[in-house]
Amino acid sequence: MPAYQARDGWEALGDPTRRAIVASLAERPQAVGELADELPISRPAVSQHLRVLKDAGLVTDRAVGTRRVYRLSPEGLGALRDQLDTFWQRALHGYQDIAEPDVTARPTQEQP
Amino acid sequence: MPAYQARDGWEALGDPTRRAIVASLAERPQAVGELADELPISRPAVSQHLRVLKDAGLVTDRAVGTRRVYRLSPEGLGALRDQLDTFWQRALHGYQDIAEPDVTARPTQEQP
DNA sequence: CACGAACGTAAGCTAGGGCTTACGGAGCAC
DNA sequence: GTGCTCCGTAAGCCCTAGCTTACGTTCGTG
Repeated sequence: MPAYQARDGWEALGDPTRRAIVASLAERPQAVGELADELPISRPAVSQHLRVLKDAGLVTDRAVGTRRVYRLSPEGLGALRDQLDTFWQRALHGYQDIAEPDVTARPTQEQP
Repeated sequence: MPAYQARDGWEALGDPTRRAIVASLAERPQAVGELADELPISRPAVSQHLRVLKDAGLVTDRAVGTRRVYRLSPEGLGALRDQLDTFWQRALHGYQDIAEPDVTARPTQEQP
């Protein structure tokens, strides 16, 4: 058994390096070595990040000769997007009944 | 200066406790003590999480007497949603889902 | 005024995530 | 076969995020 595993997509995207990997894979599918070349970390580190992303269902891999090409998974990303969209909709329309007129984000301050 | 601060929304949502807070705030705006009551952590811990969420622009706070009511920020959540949507669209339409002859540029060598 | 409720912040401890180096296996070319 | 490339995994180190406890502040109520 490896050290750990199986986190959800949110924890996977919580790491900035993994977000950089996702952003890079959004451009085009890439192999591990290619990703490592444009990142300030070693290739094994990239491999470990890709494992987390794969466990989270955000990427899929595909063997091409000795290389292993990773790409984004529309299903995984779409699931997160929908979840975030739910929160967004709730924040936008859901609060009306309890709150007051101006709902659209107002920083700190108050005076009754 | 505090210990640290100012992380983006992705890192803020990376923590499961903070996601629980966001999910709870999606139901209704709540004060710190209310959130702490339904979470397995202390009130100061909730306060620290709320600070991170606030710095990330995901929540806004509002003083009501001695209490401090937090609510979700549609703008912050919408920004993350849009960013995630971009990745999703790229993954969906950007490069062919199946049946791709040569998508992976040409790094060193190739042989199908 | 005093007292309590509600909160933010400082200090400190601990567990775990991210990184590196080292190793072993699979695939292709010769 | 040998050799090289590309990759995943194991072992280990170290730093930081998250937690608790303790304290100071603000606001409301009597």
